[in-house]
Amino acid sequence: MEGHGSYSQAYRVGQGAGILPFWAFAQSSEGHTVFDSEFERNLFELRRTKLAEIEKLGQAAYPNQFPASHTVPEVREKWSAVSAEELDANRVTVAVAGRIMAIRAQGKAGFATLQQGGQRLQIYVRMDAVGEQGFALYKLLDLGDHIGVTGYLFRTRTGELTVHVERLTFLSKAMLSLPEKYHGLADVELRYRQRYVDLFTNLDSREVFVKRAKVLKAVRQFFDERGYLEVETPMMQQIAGGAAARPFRTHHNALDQDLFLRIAPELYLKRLVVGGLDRVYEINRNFRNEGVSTQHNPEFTMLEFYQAYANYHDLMQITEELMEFVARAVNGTPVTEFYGHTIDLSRWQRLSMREAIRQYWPEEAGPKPALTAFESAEVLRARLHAAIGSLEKAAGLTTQITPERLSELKTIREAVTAVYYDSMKDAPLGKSIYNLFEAVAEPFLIQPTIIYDYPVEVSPLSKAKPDDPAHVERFEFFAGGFELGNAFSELNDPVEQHKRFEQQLSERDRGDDEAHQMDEDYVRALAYGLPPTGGEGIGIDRLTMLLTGSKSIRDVILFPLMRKESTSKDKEPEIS
RNA sequence: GAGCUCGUAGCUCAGUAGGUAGAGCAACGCCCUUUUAAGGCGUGGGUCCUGGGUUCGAAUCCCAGCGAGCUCACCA
Repeated sequence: MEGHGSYSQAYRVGQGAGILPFWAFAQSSEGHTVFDSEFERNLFELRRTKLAEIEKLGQAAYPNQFPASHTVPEVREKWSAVSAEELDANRVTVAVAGRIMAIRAQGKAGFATLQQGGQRLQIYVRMDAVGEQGFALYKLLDLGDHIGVTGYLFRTRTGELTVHVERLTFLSKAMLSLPEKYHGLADVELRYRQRYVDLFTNLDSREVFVKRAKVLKAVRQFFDERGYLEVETPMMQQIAGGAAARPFRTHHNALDQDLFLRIAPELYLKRLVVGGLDRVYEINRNFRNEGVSTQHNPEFTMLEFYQAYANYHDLMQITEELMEFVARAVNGTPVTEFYGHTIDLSRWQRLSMREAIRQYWPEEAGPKPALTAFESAEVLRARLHAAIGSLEKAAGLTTQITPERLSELKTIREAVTAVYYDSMKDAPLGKSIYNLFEAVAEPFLIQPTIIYDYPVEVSPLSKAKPDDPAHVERFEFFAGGFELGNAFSELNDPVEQHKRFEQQLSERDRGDDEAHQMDEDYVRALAYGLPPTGGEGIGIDRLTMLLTGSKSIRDVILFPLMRKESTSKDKEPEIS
């Protein structure tokens, strides 16, 4: 199996490798160890001698299994409502395993709390019940150890459901000390880098990822029930298409060929619709070589789905149904709390992009653009110029404006100014409109909103509106102030598609390195005939953020990308 | 890429007229057979992120670097 390769790799001691063989931990002098301190080194040594003592008691240091009768959550579910009297009358024996998260010894007895599956169960160990050997083992246990216990359920004086242990089985030792038990692991950086610690010390964090799994499951259920086929398309592509973004580059040695990590699966999924897979969806990673922020991780999970014979009106309907369905599956309600906002994913508003600009136009920017302003670059530019002036004037009236609003206005003014200057540099009108929308409206789209009818210039893969060639049948939808997804009636005219790609190439020449590349094979696929098709992409990470009340995308990604951790040893001269 | 803030014991945090560091948890020893942020007595643990500088003296002031968070830019 392929696994062997990575196994030996993980156990090689290499420069800068964070993974070390077990025996390296024992090296107490300098050299490569994961310990920065005497404290951890000493603790590790101490725990090793404890492990040896545990073995002397007849227990395996690293046994291979424990036959539990119940999980901790199962015990809690089954007996949390059962009274002390009933438990005494009908004695229930259970075997459960878990990690010790609290331990309190009291002479010849003691309590400990086992954690498993995100839930906790108290155990009570007394010498006269487990014997001297058993109690000797108990005294060798540390916070973080895994143990299995067999015993009967009872309730303590304070009424807590507890296992009265009759047999104690050692399962695995924590060789390092756990975070502070009351606050847990609070350091954000450590929580991301050492997610394994975060997950068992901060149960809220665990809950986020449980919900994330529910999001994925609900999405699959939704599409499976509607006759979609789940597919997987290439993540290494010769042309990184389907979106506007800078790709990561890589290289295949045997083929001596440069490849891109995909920025979207879109063009492959539509090839599948050409191939007769009328309804397909894919959930997988996209990679974009862009900045990192609370809303952007270089690799992120995207859902894309395509449906033949559907247009963007159908997709709006599906989107609203899907969002409500997923929210209910994850939280039991379409309502989610997101940083002071109550967001109801069963209630959507729909606005055209031009309406949205007018509706969210800040009053400090003067009169909102007339609908006709969106038809002429010159007229729009003049309106922008005036708006910038008004915004500057408003910024001067600091006494009449709250600091928050002032800061918002500053952001808006800077964005509008950027749109204005881009327009001076002959940016296409549609691009200005789109950027203007992002400047004045997007951050304020807290409640679920569909924004439809996008300018053709920013939508190289979408189909034009039959009665309005300047706009395409495309929408994006928003909640919590950020974009969740993007959908459109797919352009299926190969001649038109070829022309759009060429327009993108000229945008590239104008300096836009995120403009789309030419994909001749995709055009050929269209030439075989793509039925009228609607397609949509939804950011799973952002949806999860919304449904878990997480403000940073890193809180919903198990191992977000971090800069390489440098230790003092790394600073010594390197070979390069 | 820019601005702001932060980096002190394994963890959570104190610590400025600049005088070579403290608490709680965790650890170690002893006591305690219904505790639950158990308790009591005692002990150990720190290149104060790194490197320079100012100073008789730097965790503290200055500069540079590294890492992180937030905001912005880019984007989804």
